[in-house]
Amino acid sequence: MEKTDRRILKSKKAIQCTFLSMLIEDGFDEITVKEITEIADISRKTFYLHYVDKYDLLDTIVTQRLQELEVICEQKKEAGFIEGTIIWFDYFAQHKAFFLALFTSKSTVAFRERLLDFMMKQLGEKITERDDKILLRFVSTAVLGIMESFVLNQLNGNTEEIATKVGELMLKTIKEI
Amino acid sequence: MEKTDRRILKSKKAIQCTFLSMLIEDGFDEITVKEITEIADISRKTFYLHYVDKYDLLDTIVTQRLQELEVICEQKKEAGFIEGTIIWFDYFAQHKAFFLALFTSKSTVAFRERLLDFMMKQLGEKITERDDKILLRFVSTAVLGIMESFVLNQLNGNTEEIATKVGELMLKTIKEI
DNA sequence: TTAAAAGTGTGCATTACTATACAAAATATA
DNA sequence: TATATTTTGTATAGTAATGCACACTTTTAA
Repeated sequence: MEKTDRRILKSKKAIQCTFLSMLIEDGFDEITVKEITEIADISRKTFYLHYVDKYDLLDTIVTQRLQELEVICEQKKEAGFIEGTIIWFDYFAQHKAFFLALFTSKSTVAFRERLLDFMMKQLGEKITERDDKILLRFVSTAVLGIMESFVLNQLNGNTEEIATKVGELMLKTIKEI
Repeated sequence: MEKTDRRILKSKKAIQCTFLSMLIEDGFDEITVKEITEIADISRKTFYLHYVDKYDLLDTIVTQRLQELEVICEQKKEAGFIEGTIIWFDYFAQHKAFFLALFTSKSTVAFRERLLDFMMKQLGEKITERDDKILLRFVSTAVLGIMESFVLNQLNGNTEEIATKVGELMLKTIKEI
C-alpha cells in the first residue's frame, strides 16, 4: 500500500484531537462541526472531505478504540474470565472520560449497539462450550450494564475488585447446572 | 489588506518553531533544511516556497526579533541612557539562548552587522545633540561588544548591574568636555 | 585523494485545502 | 407560534503543498 499524503494525516489528526477534547469538555451533543473546524484551524470544507458528519467522525474514533481493545484481547487470548474481565475494566478505566461522554449523550445510540456487538463477539469466542445465543446476549448485556455504571462512577470499590466480581458472576452464569 | 491563507501561516509557523528549537539545541551551523522539514513534517519543497535558504529564514526571524525590540524602545522612548540600556539588556537576557546561538555561530556575520546597524539607529535617535558618526559607531560597537560578552556569560553581576554600568559609560563617553 | 553519502535547489504534474457563497435545515428567541 | 440566528452540507474556482525526480554541490570517511 502506498503511504497517505501527509496533509490528510494532519487534517485528520487535527480534527480528531479537537473532537476528543471537545467531547470530554462539553459532551457530544454540544459539539458542532463549525466549532471543531474553528478550533482545529482548518476550513469547514476540509472536515466534509474526510467525514460525513460528527456521527461519522465519532464512529471512526469508536472503531479505533474497539480495535485497540481487540488487539489487547488478542494478546491476552488465554486469559480466564476473571483476568479477562479485569483487562476490559482497566481499559475502560483508562478511557473513562471518553466513554463517560458517550454514555451520558442522548444521541450516541449507535455507540451502545456497537459496544454490545463487540462484547458479544469477544465473549462468543470465550464461551465455546455451548452455542447459546440467549446466554450470550444475557451475559453481554449484563456486563455492558455494569460497565456503564462503572464509567458513570456509580459503583463502589476499585477497578480490580469490580472486575473480579463481574468475572465471577459471569462464570457462575455460564456454568452448566 | 486581505488575510493570509491559513496554510501559509501554518507552514511558516511549523518551519520557524522547528528552526528555533534546532538553533538553540544544535546551533545554526548544524542545521540543514532537510532536517527542518523532516521535523516540521512538511515537504522540503514547501520550505523553498517560503524561504530562499536557512540564512534567509534566520534573517526573517532576526527581523522579527529586532522589530519586537523596536516596539519596546518606542514605548520607552523617554527613558534615559541608564534605563534604556537596562531595557536592552533585559531583552537580550530574555532571549539569551537565541542570541547565544547566533553569537557562537561562524556563519552569522550578517546577524552581527544587522545588530550593529540596529544599535546605531536606536542610539542615533538618542544622541541628538551632536551629529557625530564616529562617536555613534564608537559607542555602538562598544555596547555590542559588551552585549556579546553578556550573552556568552563572560561577565559577572546581574543584568541590571551590568546594564547600569554600560549606561553610565555611554553617558561619560558622549558627554561634551 | 577518491569514492560514497548526504544535502541542495529546482521543475513538474497531481492533490488537498482554501475562501467564499448559497439554500436548506435546525436551533434559539420573542 | 412566528421570526431571527446559527449551523449544515454542497458547489466552485483558485492556491498551497505534495511526492518524486533530477543534476549539482558539499560533507564524510576510507
